[in-house]
Amino acid sequence: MNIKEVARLARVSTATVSRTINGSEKVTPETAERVRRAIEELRFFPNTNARALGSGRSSLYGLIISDITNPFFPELVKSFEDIAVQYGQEVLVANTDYDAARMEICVSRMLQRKVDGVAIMTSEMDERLVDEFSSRGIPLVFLDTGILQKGISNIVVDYPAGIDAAVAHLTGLGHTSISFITGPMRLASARSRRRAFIESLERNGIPMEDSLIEEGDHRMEGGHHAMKRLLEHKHRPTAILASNDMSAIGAMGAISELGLSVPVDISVIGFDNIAISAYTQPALSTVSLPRKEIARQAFRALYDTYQSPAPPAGSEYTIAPTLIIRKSTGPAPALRR
Amino acid sequence: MNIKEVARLARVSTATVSRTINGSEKVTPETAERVRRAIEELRFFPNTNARALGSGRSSLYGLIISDITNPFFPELVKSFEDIAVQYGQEVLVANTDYDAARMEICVSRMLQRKVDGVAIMTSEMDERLVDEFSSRGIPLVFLDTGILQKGISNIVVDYPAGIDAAVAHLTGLGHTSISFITGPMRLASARSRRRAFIESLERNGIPMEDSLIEEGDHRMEGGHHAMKRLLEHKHRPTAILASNDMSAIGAMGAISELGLSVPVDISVIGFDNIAISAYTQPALSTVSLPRKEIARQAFRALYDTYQSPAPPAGSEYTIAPTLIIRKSTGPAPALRR
DNA sequence: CTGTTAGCGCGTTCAC
DNA sequence: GTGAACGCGCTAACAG
Repeated sequence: MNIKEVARLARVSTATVSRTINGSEKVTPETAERVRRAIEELRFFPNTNARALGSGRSSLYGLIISDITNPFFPELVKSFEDIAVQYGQEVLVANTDYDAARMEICVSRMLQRKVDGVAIMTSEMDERLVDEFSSRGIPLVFLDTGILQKGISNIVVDYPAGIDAAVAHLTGLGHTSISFITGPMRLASARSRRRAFIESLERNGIPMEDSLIEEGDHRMEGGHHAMKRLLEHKHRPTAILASNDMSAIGAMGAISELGLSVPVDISVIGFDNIAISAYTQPALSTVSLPRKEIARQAFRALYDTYQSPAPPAGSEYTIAPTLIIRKSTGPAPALRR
Repeated sequence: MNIKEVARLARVSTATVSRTINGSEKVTPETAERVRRAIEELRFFPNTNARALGSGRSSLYGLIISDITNPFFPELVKSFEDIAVQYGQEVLVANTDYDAARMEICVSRMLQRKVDGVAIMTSEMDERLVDEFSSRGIPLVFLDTGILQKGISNIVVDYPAGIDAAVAHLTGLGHTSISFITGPMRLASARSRRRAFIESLERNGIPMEDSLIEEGDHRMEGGHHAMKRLLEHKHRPTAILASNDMSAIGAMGAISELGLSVPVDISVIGFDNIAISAYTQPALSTVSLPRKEIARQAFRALYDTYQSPAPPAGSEYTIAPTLIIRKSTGPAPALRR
């Protein structure tokens, strides 16, 4: 089943079939209708591979994420796809599993499929791989990674603002001993969040100590372990800020396992605002990272770059996270007496 | 950049380049090495589209799911992809969002990309669409949907066994008033679970009443609402079985919102065993639906069918869920005095 | 407005 | 073992 058979049945040339499929203006409504009926009758579906080959554009955008198992990402994927579909494009999703070797595979998949652009929502990516794309003129957009070259856009999350809001909320509740559970330190985004935390402490006049910080892995398990270590310190913190919601959820588990209560004994704040955080017990206070907006900006950055005849130098968008207060934060224990 | 340039640099024909790429035996190790170096030097990546066009096989499998936002699915997607990669295949994921119109779009995407097979992990799919695939000889595998034709395989989950284990666990704890939160009734899988529940009640000698069952939507929100309705009944149930973990999590939220406690006042059991269920407060007892096994069976069904010259009639695999007891279930309140 | 035709990049016969 | 040549299904440029 191919365009030729459709052409024969509709008594036109293959070019005309192609034109009607692609919505070209220069086809008489009547012939277009005849073609459409033929397509219908034969239940014909144009071969995407042939299309891409012929036209030189795949109408495919790559989306690289690090862990599809972290609810943050499916929500991002969904938003990205929704927008892409609106623009008649498709999405190829690939996860790196936080692994450099898999990242390499992801990149080669993208290259082989001749994607029209790639959104890299994992912060780790070595320059050699970036080059593979930019040397081929493939637009790129990063989340949080500060590279700015021709054809490379960047989405910058204002971590300081988000973390500051969280810290201010806690200090306002009387907390002076605030700990932080980081993500994996090899991730730039995790390092950014950590840095924002340290700086925020300073701004709030709270002395920073290394013992305040424990490393997690952006998963529940890592948050759980980090929290356990934190609870072993002589001076138990009264509040925890986690680098993402998954870590916070793991931390809350550890807290209640030790017979302590959130928020009575310890307050917890997450980061991301994944859907499930509204349903934890207690509901998690968190800093919201708006996925829809990130997805929209990322897609537009790629789309605009690819469309424009002279690719712009690469643009930068800023995302402002916002604090969402739920039930996992409360007054510092000392104030409760 | 194409195979021709590689051929020129390696001083061979394009055919030889093609052969070495595809690991053909009949290439002298020396020439193969030369070709490989040329590929490396030019950073050449074979064009997937051209490959698929020429060879007639896309090495692509479709995976249709209903809601990527439900953690059950990402875990399934991941397992499926891992296996596919092992076999040198790729995966095209599409979600229907429980929507018939989107299902239609998913199907046409699959058809246009000329996938070598499709795993349909959504239970709803009308026969006309099934026909689009089978008339083209594309292998299909369903989860839970009992169609058995040439080239169509089926993965059957033994719901009765899983639900029975859960109900037995509850009756063993003294519960006699057990409610059920269903999934959306238009889903076959949700209906299967509901039926299994009703039959299990009978087997356990518990009278079935309509007021015992409330409909959710397989999301937290639906579980939340369903639970609220359940709590308004005069005879409050002492135990809840939910059609999936997301519903159970929503239900637990509703319970604690009303000042009740799990498992002291009400026991809750979920279904699926998504990763997060181990980290809820209290940790959720649930019936585990092994994603890895489902993914493996699904992939093998497609792969074997596609490989074999004479497609088998379609096979059937059974998956046995297992009960996992955590902290959300306890003795019925009456027994506590 | 429509038809003809030459590729797109690769796999795959065939000869050699 | 290797090369030349055709075809996969479609788009795009050019005629008409």
